[in-house]
Amino acid sequence: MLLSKACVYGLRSSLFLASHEGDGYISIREMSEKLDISFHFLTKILQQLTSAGLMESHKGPKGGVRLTKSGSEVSLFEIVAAIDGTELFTECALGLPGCGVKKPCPLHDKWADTRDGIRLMLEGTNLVELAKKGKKENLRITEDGGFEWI
Amino acid sequence: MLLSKACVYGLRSSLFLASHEGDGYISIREMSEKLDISFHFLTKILQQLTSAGLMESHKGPKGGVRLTKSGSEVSLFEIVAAIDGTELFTECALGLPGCGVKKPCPLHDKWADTRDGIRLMLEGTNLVELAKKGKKENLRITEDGGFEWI
DNA sequence: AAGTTTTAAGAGTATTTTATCTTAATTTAA
DNA sequence: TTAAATTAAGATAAAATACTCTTAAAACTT
Repeated sequence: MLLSKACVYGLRSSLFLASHEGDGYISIREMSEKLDISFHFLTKILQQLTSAGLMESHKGPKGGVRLTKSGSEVSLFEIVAAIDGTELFTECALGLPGCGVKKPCPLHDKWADTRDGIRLMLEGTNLVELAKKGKKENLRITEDGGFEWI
Repeated sequence: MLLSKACVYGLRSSLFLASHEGDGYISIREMSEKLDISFHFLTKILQQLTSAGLMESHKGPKGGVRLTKSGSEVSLFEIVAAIDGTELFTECALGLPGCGVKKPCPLHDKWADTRDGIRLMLEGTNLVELAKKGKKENLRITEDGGFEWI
């Protein structure tokens, strides 16, 4: 799998938040139910995004989480980097530590290009863009399609 | 990680075999030592490649494994598909089962392109090509660089 | 101030991946 | 025909990932 489950859940909930921009804090419980993600697991994932500075949280009634900046300024890359780290974008396809221009493996050049393709796609896509597309075309971000864009 | 450890080891040993084309069966013990991979683990990985038809094995003294066809006809994609499966090349970036043209997620189009980039790179690269490059430019396929192309 | 709602944090469990160990089966060679 | 070399296969162990549960801390409401 390219991205960990935690990362995928992080992306889905980030899209959720981007589609609720201006609605203040959204409770994790609500998101976990609408996105069909284990509440406690999602809590931990969002804690990572919060400590990475991408979200801010608030305790108590009317608490929850929200994006710290506009979703149009948050790229998918930022979410992925905060949860799965950037190893995917620097690592060697053959798993050799320190593989790079100076000390490459036979696959380095080709893989570096491919890897950059993934990175550029993620960097060039922001949350609001996807949320708008999802809403406009009524696309799903949950398995059962139970999620409704608002 | 893009590829599992097993897959990476499978690729490294496939490159080894491609650089030994025509030398008959190569013992797994020898490969495990030269590539610094756990012998038993490598054995299981090569069993997968054997049952996938990419390699053939022979027991007893002078036994080992060898490629069933010329390494120039074996793409990296075939090795990856035999060990990690093709899920990576069909799966949804948001982890939604059945995501595709008919029932896409908001990221589907962009990810499908990126995914194809990975696939094309792997399909367009064969074992001998890499082994030759590795030998010519003296590139490493082990962590410590202890491996020597012959 | 008390009770309720909510996130935070840590411990615990389950599953998958990675790796090891042991025994069996096969093949060669003396 | 016996011994040694080698892959095959199954059981076990360790580590990483994916979740779950419990308790604590904070903030709002009355």
